[in-house]
Amino acid sequence: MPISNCQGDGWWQGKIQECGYRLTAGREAILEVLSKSEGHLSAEEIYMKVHPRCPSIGLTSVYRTLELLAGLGFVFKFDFGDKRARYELAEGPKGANHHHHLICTKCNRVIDYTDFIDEEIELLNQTEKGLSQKYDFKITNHLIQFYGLCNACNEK
Amino acid sequence: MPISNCQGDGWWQGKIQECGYRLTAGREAILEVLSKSEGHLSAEEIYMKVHPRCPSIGLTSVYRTLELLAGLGFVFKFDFGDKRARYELAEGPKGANHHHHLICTKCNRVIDYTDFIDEEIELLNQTEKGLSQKYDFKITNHLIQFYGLCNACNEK
DNA sequence: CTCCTTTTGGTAATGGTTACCATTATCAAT
DNA sequence: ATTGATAATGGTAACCATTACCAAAAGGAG
Repeated sequence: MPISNCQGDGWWQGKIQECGYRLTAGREAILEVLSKSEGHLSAEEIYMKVHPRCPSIGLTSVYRTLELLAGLGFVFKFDFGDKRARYELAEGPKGANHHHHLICTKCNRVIDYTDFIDEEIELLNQTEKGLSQKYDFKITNHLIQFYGLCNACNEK
Repeated sequence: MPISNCQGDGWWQGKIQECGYRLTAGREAILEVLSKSEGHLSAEEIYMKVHPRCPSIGLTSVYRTLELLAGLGFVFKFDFGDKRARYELAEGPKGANHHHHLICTKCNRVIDYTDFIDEEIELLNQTEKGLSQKYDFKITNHLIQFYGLCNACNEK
């Protein structure tokens, strides 16, 4: 029973417009690319993928849109140690997709994992609560990453 | 009973040389600056602080040394969202000083905290063990950061 | 249609970091 | 000491992802 995604493709339309921004062709194309690609895309990779659908778009607009979406919390911006920023959609319409990263410091390979996520989130929530109070700091986000050597790099 | 630190200032000498590297004046000066400054220094800030003691040193050598030290695990390299990398000594001779960061996304202020560190480390160790096995990944390091608004920025 | 604001694309600039290379320092063996 | 091989250094130029800038285009309100 393949659940068609036809009408759901634009779940972000409302979100964007609620915030007082316009849902332009470029922005929609970028969101679509993000939602259909497995994460970790750089700005230029996104630009390349968006271009066929939206040939008039410029790299500048890609950066601008990504910054906008990151500011709204729709997109996370990561630094995996190669020089370019990496972007991924925060989560799908169901709120799923939450994961953390294993990063190889030799080859920059990135592995997503969802194991242990529940325990991590549980602890993080407690920690956030405590830190918020003690330091009068409004926490909106967190970052957890593990660094090391992937199996390929470790064998050398 | 002030414990003199005179002989301890060079606790890293052995470490560096054990790894087959020379303890040059520049490297020592950089390590000294790092150990005497409260963390979060950029390469250029380190360069400025090292310069009086070691006027001949070049910015290139600062970058080179920091990369070397980071590779050896003596120094952590962070990205706090301003464009420059930030460096801090991994830990003092006692192994103390371990902390995580609260980062304000408006003004880039960074707060170190050590609260909850024990629980975090406990969980992280478990997680690391599990992930190492499942993904055949040799974990050497981790990064935890919380993002949000500091009290000053939150009031606006 | 007209006014005003938002959004856009192209180009030039920015700036932290790195590549490069000739020079110098260091250590071991003679 | 002298040599020779290797490690380390400093200055400069290049790199390159990202941003600033600006004039043009698109969209909505009246």
